[in-house]
Amino acid sequence: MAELLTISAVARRSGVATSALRFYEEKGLIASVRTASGHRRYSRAVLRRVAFVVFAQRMGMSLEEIARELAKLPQNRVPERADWAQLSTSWTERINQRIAELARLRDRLAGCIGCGCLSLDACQFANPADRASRRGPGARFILGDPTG
Amino acid sequence: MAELLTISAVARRSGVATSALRFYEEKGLIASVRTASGHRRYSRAVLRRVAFVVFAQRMGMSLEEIARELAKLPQNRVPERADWAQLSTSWTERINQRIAELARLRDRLAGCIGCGCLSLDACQFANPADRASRRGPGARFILGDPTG
DNA sequence: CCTTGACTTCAAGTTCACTTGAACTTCTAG
DNA sequence: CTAGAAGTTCAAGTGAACTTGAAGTCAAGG
Repeated sequence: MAELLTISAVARRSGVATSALRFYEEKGLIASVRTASGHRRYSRAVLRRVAFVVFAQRMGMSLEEIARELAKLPQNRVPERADWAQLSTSWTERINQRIAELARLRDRLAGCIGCGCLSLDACQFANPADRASRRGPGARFILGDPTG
Repeated sequence: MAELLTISAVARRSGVATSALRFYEEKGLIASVRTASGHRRYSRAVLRRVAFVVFAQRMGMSLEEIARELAKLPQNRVPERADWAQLSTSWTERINQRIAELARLRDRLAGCIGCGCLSLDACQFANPADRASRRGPGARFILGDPTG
């Protein structure tokens, strides 16, 4: 009944390479059934999951974090409207926070860097408590040294 | 006259590890002078450059892109108020664009993923022409396949 | 039947942004 | 003067997110 997609069909429709799809499956982000001969078949629902992965990456999340988010969707039944809606709600908030952070950074950019003063020493524009950033271990904080 | 900072002082004040500072120098993002014995000494201005690097990374830029941006600052004279101001202006726009993109994504998240319909096939919420994203080669686009 | 293309697994390679370690030198405080 | 903290270079290691290659299987058209 539900028409299943081949890996290349999913790749074509999502813009994600087949190698990446296999990699995502290995990481538990998506799932497939197999044909008798061992070929992967995907339900249409996988397109939504992949879309979510792509989107969340754009938000700066690691695959591991994304996997945790996706784990909130029911594994053994078809996710319903309500499931996605809940995820989408919490994500709307997440995006709003990110937007607020960027706005804050923008304003501080003008204040700290733009002015040419030395206030960077005294300015915290990315404080340690506030790092949603997962981009490697660099870039911890930029603020005046706490000890003077 | 201008008091120079040791690498550990810069690390402490910027929150960036000494190894990262050396790495940045190797990549041409920052510069140092050397003492007679070969130790690095940094001008205070380097704090601003490092802050900029940290910030730009938070915006999702690669070090290579950041290096290109920093190259717009004068290499052989102390960057002036106006230099930073110009960079900051173009960056304000960049941030605004990113914010707009996120807002767009947020709205589409509700429309495409949130509703539970199959509209993802027909929906482009991250089109190919529009990828400021540099996070690896994955995640090209999510849109209906162009050929049908 | 045969070729061609899509698929499979598994191991190894790649890029980015650093970190770590080894081996050594230099600076600073007692 | 000496211990130890801080600095140096250079090579190699790390983790994330994939990609690529090898070697082979499966499916569809002529």
